[in-house]
Amino acid sequence: MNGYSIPKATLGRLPQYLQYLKELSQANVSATAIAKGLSLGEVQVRKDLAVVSGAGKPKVGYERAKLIDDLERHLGYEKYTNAVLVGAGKLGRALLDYDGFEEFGVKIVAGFDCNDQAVQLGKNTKAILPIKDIGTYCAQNDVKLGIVTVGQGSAQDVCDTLVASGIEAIWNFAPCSLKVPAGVLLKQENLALSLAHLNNQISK
Amino acid sequence: MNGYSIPKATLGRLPQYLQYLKELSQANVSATAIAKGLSLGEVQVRKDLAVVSGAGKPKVGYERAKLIDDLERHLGYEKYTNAVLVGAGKLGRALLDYDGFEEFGVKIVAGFDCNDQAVQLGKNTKAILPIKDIGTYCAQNDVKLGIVTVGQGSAQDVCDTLVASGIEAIWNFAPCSLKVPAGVLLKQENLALSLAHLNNQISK
DNA sequence: TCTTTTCTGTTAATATATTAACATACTTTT
DNA sequence: AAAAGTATGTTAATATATTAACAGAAAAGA
Repeated sequence: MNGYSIPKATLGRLPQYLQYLKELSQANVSATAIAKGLSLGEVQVRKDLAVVSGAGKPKVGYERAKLIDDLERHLGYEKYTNAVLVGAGKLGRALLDYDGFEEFGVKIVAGFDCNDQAVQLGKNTKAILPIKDIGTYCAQNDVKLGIVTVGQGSAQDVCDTLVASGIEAIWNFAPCSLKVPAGVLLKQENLALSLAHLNNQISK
Repeated sequence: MNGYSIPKATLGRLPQYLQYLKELSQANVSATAIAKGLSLGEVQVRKDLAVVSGAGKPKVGYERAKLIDDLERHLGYEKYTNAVLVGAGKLGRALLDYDGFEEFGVKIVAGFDCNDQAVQLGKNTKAILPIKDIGTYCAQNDVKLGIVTVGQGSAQDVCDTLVASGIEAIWNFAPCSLKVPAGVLLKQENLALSLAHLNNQISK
């Protein structure tokens, strides 16, 4: 009913296509192959691709590079976003060190922790700064996204701080529902629940 | 069309309800309140709850404890599953140390790494064992689930090893699609893609 | 050049999910 | 004890998503 938008179900599958395509090396890929590779219906794949990209060639398939390009554009990955991470526990530091995010348009520019002393990390040498500086830091570095990897107890506080710092979106790893004002996006990541869901399907 | 099963869309929301309910402390909760708390339609909440649980009381709502119970049962959380984790990098160790999984029926009993020497961890004192022992370990400890937190290069190898060890399900954090035989469940966790999806929605 | 094969892309049919509308039941208050 | 208010639960209407069926188009081979 929306003038022109991508169906929600389709949007949810786009990342899968993108990831799959990036693993391949051939120049052309057929919807049939993608469908088989991802265990989806081949008509569904074609429909999805039709939404984001141009036509494919019969007997040949789609041009892989162009498809990746179109997918990335539709997912908005070309637009770079600066992010900060709060909570330098093991998970937080794992994410800080992980360099796979930049590929998808997000750059974690700094970590913060309530622990006052600034720590320099090994591999990527991203500093961990005291949380009191977060407001000015975000303002100065055009930070739009905040990643929360603190415990449940302080998550809402951190969230509020981030919001006050002008953050537009929050990615929360703490196992609790955060409250954010209307204009702020919130993505809840609950690893335990993901796992639980998988557990549920085992030997069902 | 299925004799008697939970609608997929509903199943996907059950974890949300569960998480939300666990945060509360009151004895009774109304569907209206849940709907508001999770930004869902209140009719939808009622329909979902109707699938998994008994009736609620008008003017009062649902009995929170019973609801949690029913949700957990329907999600199969009461059935405990032993898991092993392969790849003791930062992310791997973060997951090993995280004690929130047990609450959802999954117990990570050991970590494995190609690094030969067994390491003892601090907090939860879970050992990290050499990967060559994984086969016998899994057999002896009734391990059904494998968590893969190694790099992209060795993910498929590790996956194959796990499958050979009799694992029934795999939770993969490596950013690549793994191939598993028909009987084995695979859940792909791609943190970068989650983040990308969020990034896409920013200032759209 | 013609036929066969393997893809695409569209249209129609089915299934699933969401939303809206309403009638009913339990508490509380007066 | 009656009335008001608040939730429930069901039925029907709408929207969305998936699947199936088919017609056309480029490449490959005869």
